[in-house]
Amino acid sequence: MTEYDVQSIEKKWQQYWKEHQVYKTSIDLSKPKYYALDMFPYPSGAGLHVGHPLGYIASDIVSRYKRLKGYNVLHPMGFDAFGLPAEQYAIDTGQHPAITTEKNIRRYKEQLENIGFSYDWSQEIQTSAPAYYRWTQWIFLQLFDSWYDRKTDKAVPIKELIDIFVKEGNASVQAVCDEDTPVFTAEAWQQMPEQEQQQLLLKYRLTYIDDVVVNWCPAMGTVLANDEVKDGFSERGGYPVERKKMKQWMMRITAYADRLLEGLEKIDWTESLKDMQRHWIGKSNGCELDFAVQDSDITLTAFTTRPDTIFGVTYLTLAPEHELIDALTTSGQKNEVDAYVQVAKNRSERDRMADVKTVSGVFTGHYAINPISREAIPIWVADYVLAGYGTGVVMGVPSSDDRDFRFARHFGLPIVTVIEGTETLEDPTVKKHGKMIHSGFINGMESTEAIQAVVEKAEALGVGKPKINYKMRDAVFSRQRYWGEPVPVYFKEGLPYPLPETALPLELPAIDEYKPTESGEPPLGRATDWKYQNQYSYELTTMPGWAGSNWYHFRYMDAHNDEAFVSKRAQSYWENVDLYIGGTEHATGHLLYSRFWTKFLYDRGLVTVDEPYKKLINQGMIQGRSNFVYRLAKDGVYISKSFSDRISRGEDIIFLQKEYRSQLNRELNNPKLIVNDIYVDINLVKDDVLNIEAFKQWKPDAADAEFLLENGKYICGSEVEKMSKSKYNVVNPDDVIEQYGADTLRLYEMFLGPLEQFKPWNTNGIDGVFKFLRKLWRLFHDEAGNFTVSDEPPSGEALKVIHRTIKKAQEDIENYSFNTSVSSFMICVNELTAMPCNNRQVLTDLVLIISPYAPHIAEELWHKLGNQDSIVHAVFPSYDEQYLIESVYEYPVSVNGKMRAKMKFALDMPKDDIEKQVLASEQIQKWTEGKPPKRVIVVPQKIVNIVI
RNA sequence: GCGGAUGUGGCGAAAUUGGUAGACGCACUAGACUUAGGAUCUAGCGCCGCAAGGUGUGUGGGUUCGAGUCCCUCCAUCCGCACCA
Repeated sequence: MTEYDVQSIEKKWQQYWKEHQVYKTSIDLSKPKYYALDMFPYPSGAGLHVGHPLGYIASDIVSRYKRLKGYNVLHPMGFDAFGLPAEQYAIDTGQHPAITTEKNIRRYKEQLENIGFSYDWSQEIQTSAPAYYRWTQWIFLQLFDSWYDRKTDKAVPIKELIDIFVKEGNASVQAVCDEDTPVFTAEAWQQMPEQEQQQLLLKYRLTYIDDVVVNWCPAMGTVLANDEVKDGFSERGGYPVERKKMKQWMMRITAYADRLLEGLEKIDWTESLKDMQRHWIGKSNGCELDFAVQDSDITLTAFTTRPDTIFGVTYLTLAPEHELIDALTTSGQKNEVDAYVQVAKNRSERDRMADVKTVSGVFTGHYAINPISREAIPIWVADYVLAGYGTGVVMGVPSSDDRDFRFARHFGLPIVTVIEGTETLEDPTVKKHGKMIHSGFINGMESTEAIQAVVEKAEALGVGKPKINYKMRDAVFSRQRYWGEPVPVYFKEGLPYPLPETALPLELPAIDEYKPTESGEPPLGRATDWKYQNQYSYELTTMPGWAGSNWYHFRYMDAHNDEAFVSKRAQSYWENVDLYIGGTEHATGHLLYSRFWTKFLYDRGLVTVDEPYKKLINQGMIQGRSNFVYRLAKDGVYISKSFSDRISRGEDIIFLQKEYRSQLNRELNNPKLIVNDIYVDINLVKDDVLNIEAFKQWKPDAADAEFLLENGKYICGSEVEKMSKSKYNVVNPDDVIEQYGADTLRLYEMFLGPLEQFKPWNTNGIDGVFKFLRKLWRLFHDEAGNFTVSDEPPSGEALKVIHRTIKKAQEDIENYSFNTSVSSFMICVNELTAMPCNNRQVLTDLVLIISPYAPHIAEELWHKLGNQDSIVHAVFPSYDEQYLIESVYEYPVSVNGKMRAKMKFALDMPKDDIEKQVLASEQIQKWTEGKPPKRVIVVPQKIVNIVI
């Protein structure tokens, strides 16, 4: 082998690593641990594209680096194998989703192996494997078996709750539970029939069944979690979603709202991601105030964060879904209110969001009494009030809330200003804090002070109390789907009971079809004998996609354990993830739920950490670049880009008519120009020029089509967007590897720019990276291609170069700045080539520091250098400061801040001497025109600045 | 509307505490070697200018001997949230 033969080198070492199990990891108490994790992929039918490995490459570089630094590194990979596409495919073809999934996983693994990752495949997991989901079910049972005690602020076994009930009822219990939980005594509890007891316990359990309004997606036949719905459409598939009340399994994540919030302080995530979670949790501190309704015994409770503005309340508003609306409507207003409520209810979530600006509402005819000022205010119904947040009742303060302001102005309701300085303003809501006015006993107080005073007063009068609200809801945990984890419960007299642990895993039954049943039940309704002990029905829904990924970070530590979800020993050694890399799209889904489950497991003493991921990096997506062809709708003629551009600019069609005559020898058929943009496979396009022959073969119905060219070429349109099969813009890493090799792909993806940044895939610079590897190879080989390194002592210059690069490589990896590292390798190789230097010690260091990025070529050179064992077991070289210190330094000299000259000085020369020497220089005299300087600033090793 | 970011050559991008802006790579130009080259090597390459020089990090201002970097204003783009009381 004389030249750098990528393919054989890479295949050889991938084979070697596999055979020697080089990356197999086990607990080693003699070494510090490091856990680097990637967000595992869902194995889709389209295979990996070049965007997927971006984060994987980064974490692989860190893993390899940490190994060389003496850490025991856990770097696993697995598959998020439950999911909709496989199920959809099953519905369409009748093939069991497990088969599709298995096939896709095999392809993914093959692709991953081609890139040369240092995964320990012995710890691979698949969430759809019964041996795995057995433990997902087991954790579900632990949640079912727990309640949240506010006194100790942690999850506790339900048995302890029962003990309390037996002894003292529930009056003293401070638990997170359903709002409608009644108070009962020990006696009452003891006399309750078992069924009623179970019913009550469900109100406390951390997983429970409830009738809730859910996001129902009719097209998919399932419910979706809030974070799976975007703008009224499903995140996956983009189908419309409606609100519907259904019986569902729920996760009481709200119990952890505060701890999920506080925990953010101690983890190293980006501020923007933490903010997303904070907003999602949406904690707001405020109070509830009771408004008595005039001529009625009804009291309406409103939630507010600004009780200080109580004297500015001029009306009360209810959500259209509020259950007391009927009782609160006078006969005179009944028709109007009914009509309004009807319209508001029928409006889809999406419509309601679409026109936020439109003000609408209706007066009920009743009045309420302000609990503090005792004034009577009208009660309205308006759809800007949400039933799901707070109490569904809002106290309208037009002078300090802009929605209330808009509403009041629209309906001519009075506006009372309560903040000093807002009285004369056109829009008083712009100033939200200040001294209180027109506000009775709180006049003159600052808002913050007034808030406190009003709450105290309300409490004293018995008309209010402090209250904390969260936007976050309990998570819906049911999916009306087949391809997910079965819920490990059975039903007896309508109530759920947990399966005993010995019955786990509860495996998915075989069914003949994967669609919902005719009666609208989930697919599991088709299973025969889907019963516990042949008599009690199992649950028909399955768990959502995120169930398995909530805790997978623990399973990798001990993937084959069938005694526990993870052994204590393994978990306490590996603790949690040191570096987690993945996309930002999971901000309020996976990343939140996973924290929730980890905290729960911690509470129950099952793990030793209460956060799953210490450090999180969100890698930016690599987007694709799609190409389009433009087809005239009626004529069927494909027109080149500039024609389409002119049509879309609305220019006249004479130009097109002319092209028709000259190129096609006929007139335009259809003067109404409708242009269809059609995606075209990017492999048929080079530099936006379409290969027409290839296109005709690819799209048979275009075989006889005519093309209108510009300058003899057909130019395609382009757009940067997400890579997807349907856009024909997917770049397969295998193709890149075939052409350039895995090392080039790895280096190039890092070289492309900062990891966090979004960027389109383009191969413009990939040659440069490839050339770099070839130059590296040539450093070790003479012109005949023979391996040759010298054992002469290295030159000082070479040592400087290599030590500088070692330092840079180390710092860059530790700062996750991979792109600049690649540049510094290039500089290093260029300089060593120019010297030239083929010293063994220098080259050995070079190979080592490059090895995390380009492991294949590094391994090859490592062995050529005479090493027997894999480079993985080597030690990262350390740099020596003495080689980095220059003895002479070139100072830029500036006059009045303007760079004028460069002068060399000995590094250890005192500042005064430098100053003297500079001022004595003839050249500088010229610049300063001989004037004596006001100041001379010498910044050691930076600059000399003369101010005149 | 609110929150978070980001604006630097033809392009991807660098730039420790404020200290020679544009490292490195691509593209481009010229040259060398070659039967050839989509190979390799050498040199050049922000903009204006023959040059000296001037000018230059989205806009306008400020602090400083000195600002891509710090402070204020505005503009643009991207992401997230969105009637949350």
